[in-house]
Amino acid sequence: MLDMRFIRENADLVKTALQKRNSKFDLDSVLRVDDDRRKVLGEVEALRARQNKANDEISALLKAKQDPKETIASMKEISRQINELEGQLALKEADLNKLLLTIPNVPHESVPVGAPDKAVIVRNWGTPRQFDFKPQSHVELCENLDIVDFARATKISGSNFLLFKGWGAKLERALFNFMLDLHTSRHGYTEIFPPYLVNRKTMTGTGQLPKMEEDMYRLKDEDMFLIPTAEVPVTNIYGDEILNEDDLPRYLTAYTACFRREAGSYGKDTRGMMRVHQFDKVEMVKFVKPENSYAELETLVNNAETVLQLLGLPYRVVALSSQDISFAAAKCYDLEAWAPGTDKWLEVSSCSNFEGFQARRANIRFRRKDTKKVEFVHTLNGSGVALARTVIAILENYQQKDGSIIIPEVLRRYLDGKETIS
RNA sequence: GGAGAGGUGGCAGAGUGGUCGAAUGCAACUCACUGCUAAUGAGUUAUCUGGGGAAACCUGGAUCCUGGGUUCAAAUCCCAGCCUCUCCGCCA
Repeated sequence: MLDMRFIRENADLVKTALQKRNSKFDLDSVLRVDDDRRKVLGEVEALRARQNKANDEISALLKAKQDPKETIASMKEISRQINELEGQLALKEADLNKLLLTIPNVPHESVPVGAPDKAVIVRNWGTPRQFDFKPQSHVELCENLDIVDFARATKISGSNFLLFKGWGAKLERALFNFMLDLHTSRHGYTEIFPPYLVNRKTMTGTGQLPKMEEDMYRLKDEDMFLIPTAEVPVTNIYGDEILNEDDLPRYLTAYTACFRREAGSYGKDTRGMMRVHQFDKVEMVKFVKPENSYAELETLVNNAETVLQLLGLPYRVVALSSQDISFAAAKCYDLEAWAPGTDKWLEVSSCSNFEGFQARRANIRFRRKDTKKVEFVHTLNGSGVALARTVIAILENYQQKDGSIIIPEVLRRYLDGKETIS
């Protein structure tokens, strides 16, 4: 969320940001509620000051063995007023907070302004392979190789679930092991294995709530949610904490399953494994000092790119436009891997800088060494990378004419040295 | 799931209605003393928020798990929730 004071002092800037996002959010209503709130707060505080003073007087009288009856009587009315005003104040604060939680982040000045088609392709890596046969889609490949059982996944869970089988299951496991090993041994990340169920506060901290409640799986008997990404538990690890300046930057990586209802996306990517309710992902999360966060975003993207490069998958890096970046993000790059069988670029990673937006919600701060002042950290995260779609890219890129798959070299040591799946 | 105990500052721990943002100890920092270290002495050290000031700083309000309640007044009393610990039950 944005700082109310910042909004108050930079109302025009925030309004421009909302326009860039094509948001219809009415900022003036926030400013009004804030004004009201501050007025009442001032009154409450003045009355409280009187009350505190009277308390001292009563204490002094008692100590002097005098009767404080009169002072007590005179404070009854003040007390009643305080009570009433505090009730009003609580309502206004609740209103304001509710509104603040629904204001999206301000896009960074480098973000292309406009609709999703204003996204900028920053760079390409690799050359799409030329086939001397018609490449199959991953769905055909999976069925023929018997490595994903779509029908039985639907039987036991429902549509858009996956059941990996045999070498398919092993490939999945090989991939996230490879990615975790890469990030921990070469990129300086510490591995985390977090809970998959989190509470409401945690979901609010990273910005999924209150806006996205419909998109998440929620328990019936407890106010808990299945995580849609490891970003949620991992970013909140330092919630309500003050870190030392020396603790920064801090890099964490985690493999988790990710759960998404994908409500409202019926009809989109229904076939195969493009859009499923449960998928595996290795996530990278960074906690950094504000002055470094944009440089850190670039290395974060590079870390994700390394995964695709080592897998030998052609991809492109896309800087998303102001209407396409997520609610909490100030800037976001997507990595899209080429899938020749499906004939599409697939989003396999999303790397974002949230600046202080999540840190303010989750209350993640650090103390400057020289000034001893406490500040919000900047948080970033990026997929490194999302699995189901990466599996699609691997299968479709590495397929042979006979329908077998050559296993990328970096994965072979995780697959008993196997070279092909056939 | 049942029974009991408890949640106070960076940590430990006192405080059962008013002089308590909170004793004391530890840790950290500053200064003094001292070849160095250690020891000793003096001092400083929570967070949020409003106002004044160029700034050091001065000043109002809030915060003793969270939310309600009682009261002129709550860390302290009452209720609910969350969490932790001990014992019992269940369990991979």
